[in-house]
Amino acid sequence: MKTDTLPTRDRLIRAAADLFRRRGYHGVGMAELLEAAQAPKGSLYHHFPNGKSDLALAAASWASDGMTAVIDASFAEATDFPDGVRTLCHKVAKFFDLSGQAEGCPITATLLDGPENAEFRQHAAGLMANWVDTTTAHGVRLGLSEAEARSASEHMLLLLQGGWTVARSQANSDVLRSLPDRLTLPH
Amino acid sequence: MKTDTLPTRDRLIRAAADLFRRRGYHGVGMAELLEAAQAPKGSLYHHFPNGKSDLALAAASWASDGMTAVIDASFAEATDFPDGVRTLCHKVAKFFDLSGQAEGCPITATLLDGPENAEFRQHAAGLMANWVDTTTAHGVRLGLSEAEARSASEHMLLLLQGGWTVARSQANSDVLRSLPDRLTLPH
DNA sequence: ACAGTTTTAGACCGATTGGTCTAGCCCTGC
DNA sequence: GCAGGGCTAGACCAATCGGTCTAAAACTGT
Repeated sequence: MKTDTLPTRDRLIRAAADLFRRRGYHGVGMAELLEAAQAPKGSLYHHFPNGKSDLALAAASWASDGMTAVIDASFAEATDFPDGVRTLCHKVAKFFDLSGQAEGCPITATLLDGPENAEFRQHAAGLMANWVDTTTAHGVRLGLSEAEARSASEHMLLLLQGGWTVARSQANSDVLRSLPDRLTLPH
Repeated sequence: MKTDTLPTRDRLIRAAADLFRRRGYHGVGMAELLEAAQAPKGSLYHHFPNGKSDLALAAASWASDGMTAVIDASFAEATDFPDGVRTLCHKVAKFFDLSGQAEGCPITATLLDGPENAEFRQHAAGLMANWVDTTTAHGVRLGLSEAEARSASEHMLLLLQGGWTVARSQANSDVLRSLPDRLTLPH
């Protein structure tokens, strides 16, 4: 799926993030994953001794960082909080379209579909908390009170979570673009 | 998982709905499923000639009907729309707790995690549209305009979708109970 | 040039996957 | 009481699952 000039470890993470996001943890087999990453089995178990589960944790973290970067980029150019929300939702919608209307939330698809495992669950919760914290910080920077900013951030990310799901079922990104209008935005 | 006085077909559907909802389509194997339903393999392929996928479609429809019934029950006793939303979210939260904080949205866990299949996707979209229609009807009955009711219903179900996901990652139903406060409710 | 480490390569493994198929049980209507 | 369908029972299957392991290639510092 990507430039094969990248080190094997990174190719594995990227391929895993992409595939898990589309089909979920259990929906992706090692053969398919290694084929996509253009890597042999030995490399995977060298870089990720615990195999699939290690890789899933790493892939979720990597994808989550990507999302955090998109949040930062959206709010960096924003004049106020609602403006940032608008930009973010449209960016997410665009990525969704580029993926062929297949990708859901990178965290939940990878980790919550996985083994009924406390570690996975907590990792997912931690990453999602990061998103809230990041967004809240932007809200505060743009003049909101801490409480206002946190509440609005939580509300937006809940909608985004739902939006990803609904968009996937409809194979249509319109829901995602409609999200900003549904929020009563503090500014 | 349930009274074994039920006909085999129903036991299969119930077991499938429960398991898929917890671990997703690919996360559940036939052996486990048959064990839970206390049914032999032959019965499954008699009642559902296409096997797992047929069963998943039936299970999702059954679970979706259950949810529709909960929606109806919540709004039936409601004096206005916001009241119905409140009741519904609390009921969902209670079910979530009873399931051991494990169950997500019955539709998406069963169908969107499944094979990258147009039939599954469309079935999921159809069932979710039913929820919106049902809720919208209650809104209109309680005095809202069609447009108001539909918009509010969509917003609530998006939050519910997100709430299910977040609640699962946190193993805590508080998010679900907080949803009514996040909606700016028409009444 | 050589030794030592890191990374690649893929044959191989037992377990489990979803699915097929043949027998026969069981319940119905006669 | 017996004939015929609906349903159950589970042995059986090829394919795939995630994972282990040995051997050598590739890169490192000296």
